Amino acid sequence: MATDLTEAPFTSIPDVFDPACSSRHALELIASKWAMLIISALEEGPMRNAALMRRLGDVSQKMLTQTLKELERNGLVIREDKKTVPPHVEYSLSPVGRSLSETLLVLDRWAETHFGALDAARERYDAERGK
Amino acid sequence: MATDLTEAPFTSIPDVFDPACSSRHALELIASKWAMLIISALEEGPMRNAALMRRLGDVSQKMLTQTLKELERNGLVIREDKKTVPPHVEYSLSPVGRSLSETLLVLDRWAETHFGALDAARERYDAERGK
DNA sequence: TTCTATAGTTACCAAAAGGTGCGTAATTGC
DNA sequence: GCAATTACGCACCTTTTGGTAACTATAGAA
Repeated sequence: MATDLTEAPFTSIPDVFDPACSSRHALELIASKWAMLIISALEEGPMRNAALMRRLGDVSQKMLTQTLKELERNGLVIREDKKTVPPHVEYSLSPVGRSLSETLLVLDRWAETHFGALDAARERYDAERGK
Repeated sequence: MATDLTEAPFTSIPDVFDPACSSRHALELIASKWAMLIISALEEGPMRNAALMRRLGDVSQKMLTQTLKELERNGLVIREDKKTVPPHVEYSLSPVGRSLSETLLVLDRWAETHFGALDAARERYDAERGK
């Protein structure tokens, strides 16, 4: 019997360009300002809610909680609730999360290195076309 | 006269965690599903509008144009209009864009490598707590 | 007794991202 | 003359993201 070429092969090579591939969902999860910054921040060590808020500078409580929950759900972040009163909750990177943070730090450094070029290009662009 | 410590120093070290720092804006620009995929795709060589749509799989014409314009505005992508009819427009990476694509490809490979772990963690998480 | 501290949750609202469909220009092939 | 082609722009609508403010629990300090 002939191979059915109309269907995807049983095992296919993961491809972020394939909208149906699960790796695409993984990419979408981290393609977010807050997710990137949180993971980068946690690379410096475990942190509590208030410390993360201070580190990120302008995140709202809501977005922080929301993003942390998604990262925990996907196994990138570990949440440890010490179950005390007042509450004491610590967030840290899982091993998978740590494997990601290395790359994200490279991205951070890219931004810190090249933002000047972007600023200049933007100014030139806006000056030429009608502001 | 004493140094005014209430204001940022004249030249400060760029920091993506500082909401006021321009490098933070640079990070936000690329912290987007479409921006990431477009830059990764263009790493394979210059492409026309239709080719990019095919490569990204499920991007709408509107989002593709919109994102390309922002990337061009910030100097990451070069747009070459051959001014023919029917139109022929080619998009390619600028040198700065190419310096970014290297890191983004590492991110793509991370997603393609670890998506299984994320899937498993998500399933576990959803199984434990109320679905 | 009342106030403070911590890490949330919820409801409500505003803004941004994103999708769909329609219109457009002018040359080439039929 | 007519249709197809290509890379959009624009208007309208829905969905997602994000912000604000009010509320929760309870030990310990004042």
